[in-house]
Amino acid sequence: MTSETLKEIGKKLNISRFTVARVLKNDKYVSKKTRALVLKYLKKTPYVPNAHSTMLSSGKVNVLGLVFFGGVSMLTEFYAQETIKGVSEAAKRKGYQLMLFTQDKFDSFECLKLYMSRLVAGFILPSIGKENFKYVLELKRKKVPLVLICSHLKGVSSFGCDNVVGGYLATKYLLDSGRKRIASLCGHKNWIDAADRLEGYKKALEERGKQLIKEYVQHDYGYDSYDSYDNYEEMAVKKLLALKEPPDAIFTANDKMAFAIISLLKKAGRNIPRDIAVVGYDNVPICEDFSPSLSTVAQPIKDMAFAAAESLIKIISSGKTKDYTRFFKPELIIRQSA
Amino acid sequence: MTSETLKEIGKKLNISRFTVARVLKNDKYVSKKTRALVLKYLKKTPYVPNAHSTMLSSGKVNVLGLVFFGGVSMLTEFYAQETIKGVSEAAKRKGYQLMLFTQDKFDSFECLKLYMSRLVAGFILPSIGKENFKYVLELKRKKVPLVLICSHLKGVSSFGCDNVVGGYLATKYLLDSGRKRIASLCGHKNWIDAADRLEGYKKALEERGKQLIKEYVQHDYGYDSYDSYDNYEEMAVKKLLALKEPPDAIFTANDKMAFAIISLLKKAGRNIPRDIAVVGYDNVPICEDFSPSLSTVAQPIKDMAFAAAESLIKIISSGKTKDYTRFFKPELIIRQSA
DNA sequence: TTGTAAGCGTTATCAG
DNA sequence: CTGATAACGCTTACAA
Repeated sequence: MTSETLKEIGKKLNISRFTVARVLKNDKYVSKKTRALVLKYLKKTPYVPNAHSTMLSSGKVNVLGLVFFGGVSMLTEFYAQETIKGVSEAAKRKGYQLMLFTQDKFDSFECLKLYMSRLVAGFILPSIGKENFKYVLELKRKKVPLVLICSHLKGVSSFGCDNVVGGYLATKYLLDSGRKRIASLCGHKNWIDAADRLEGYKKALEERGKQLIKEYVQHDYGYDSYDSYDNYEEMAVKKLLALKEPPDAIFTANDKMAFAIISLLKKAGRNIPRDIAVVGYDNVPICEDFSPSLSTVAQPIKDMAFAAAESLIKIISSGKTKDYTRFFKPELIIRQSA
Repeated sequence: MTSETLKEIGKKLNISRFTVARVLKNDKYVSKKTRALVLKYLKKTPYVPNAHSTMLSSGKVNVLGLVFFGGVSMLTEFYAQETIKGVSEAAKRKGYQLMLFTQDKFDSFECLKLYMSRLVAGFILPSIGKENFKYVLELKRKKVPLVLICSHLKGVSSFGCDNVVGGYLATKYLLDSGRKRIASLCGHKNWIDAADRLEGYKKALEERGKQLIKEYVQHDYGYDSYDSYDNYEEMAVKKLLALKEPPDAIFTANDKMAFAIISLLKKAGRNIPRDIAVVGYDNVPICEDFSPSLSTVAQPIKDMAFAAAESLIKIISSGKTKDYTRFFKPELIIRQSA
């Protein structure tokens, strides 16, 4: 079933399509009689305008593009789900539609083409890494409306959460609860969020006058930031436990790693949190039911995504690229694991 | 930056826009010289056609609609993520775009409007419950191309996984491994998949000549199928443990419930799997790292979604509503919890 | 108050 | 080979 066109409706009612359009627009220059005639007809046969026609003639596109990269598997990440939720809500509230794209690596040229084809009016780009900043700036230079989530780039509206503070909070808590030897699994070095979390970790140690012990900081040397070693956690745990002074606490840059190492530590006969405390990052839903339930740092990703989408809509509809950058605060959530 | 139009390009090169269009289409009726001229220009200034214009004049819409309902929170479900992955891949492979919609409850009228507006060429509808079948059929009657995932409706291309078999496999395994008193948490009674899983459970019991014990079957009496009681698992565990003969195994209709009850059972001093074995359903990623790691039934949701999207594309491009229904097989995955 | 004309950027068809 | 004409369905501005 496809909607009738204005022309067809007009023909049926023996008036011009423009008059029908006027009634639809609530234009006051329509006689009562004609208006009544049209409204009566529309009640029976709802009219739905052709969106492409509208976009073409008005030049306005009410579709937001949300781009995930790192392959479709990225969609399993908690932040991706929360991002979709926040963006969906904002879009719906403002009458925008959401188009979802997945790319293996961030492909700014593809984004540019999507924008030039007018399929989307702008982009929400979550978790752009440093290595892609130059491409984002290039898009911006080409006047493509865009906003960032979970990363911060000067000159582009960014909606991030302070990862340094997050890492600091987690580490400080571990220190406050009496832990002496705190290790960190901080993932791949190109992962900018993790680098900031590590910086917060360092800051907390420094504040207590504690020396940073190199062996306690376990990086992932996988191929690239989207593709870690399969057995990164396994290797890290092995190395840490083999140390002369193994850690009595571990802070991981995300919950997934935390679950993995808890599982491994248990197998190695360690009790969590008695022998080793663990704090994760993200607050994914399963934290609650895991055993021990996972202490972690929560980020308001959904709110960030909502704010980002709202701002993008403002940029699109105003045509001005004002900077709406806003930082959100992470929150430490204490459970059993630390 | 917005693409030049054919007209603009034509004007710059002193030829008509139609000739430019011909070069783009690789039409053979273009002189070598003209073609070279145009191609040279296009190399420098890539041309991207206006998608709305193309859709309007061609009448073809290369956008698939994927609709989730149960509110945005549904997006956190594992099946939603896998569905998005599968659909994304199929769409990309066939040159289609993906538009994502979230509705609180399935709203067939909104779907109809989206289709009539030509924003999307058809729909992929995951996990449609019985109560909505009539609306789906109504859409079909109105010639809206659509396919279903994770549910089966006669007359509509459906891509489901046999839940009866899944429930049967899980229960049979528990029986085979010596469990005598098997309970089931089967969620809300409007949840059709869970009802089938329960049927498989019953079938396995029956096959062994075992009586179905009513108290062992714990339903969720939450408000509706999308909104369970907050403390459903808690209540269920309490009731089961209070029985004169408490169960020595529990089969849950999804992994989430399994995690929750394992956590509760541990708190109540039970050892899993020694005292009580648990089998879940879904095989979400955390099954592996949970402790004990969770035995469960896996469904190839991503493959189902891929097949569904592919079929939808066939239906759209052929204009014929052939039935591509296909059933997938669940797989029992044994880990520590049972 | 209503109808007309022009334009949005394509595609398809026809004439030259 | 190339250009012109019409059509897709709507919006905006102008004329009656």
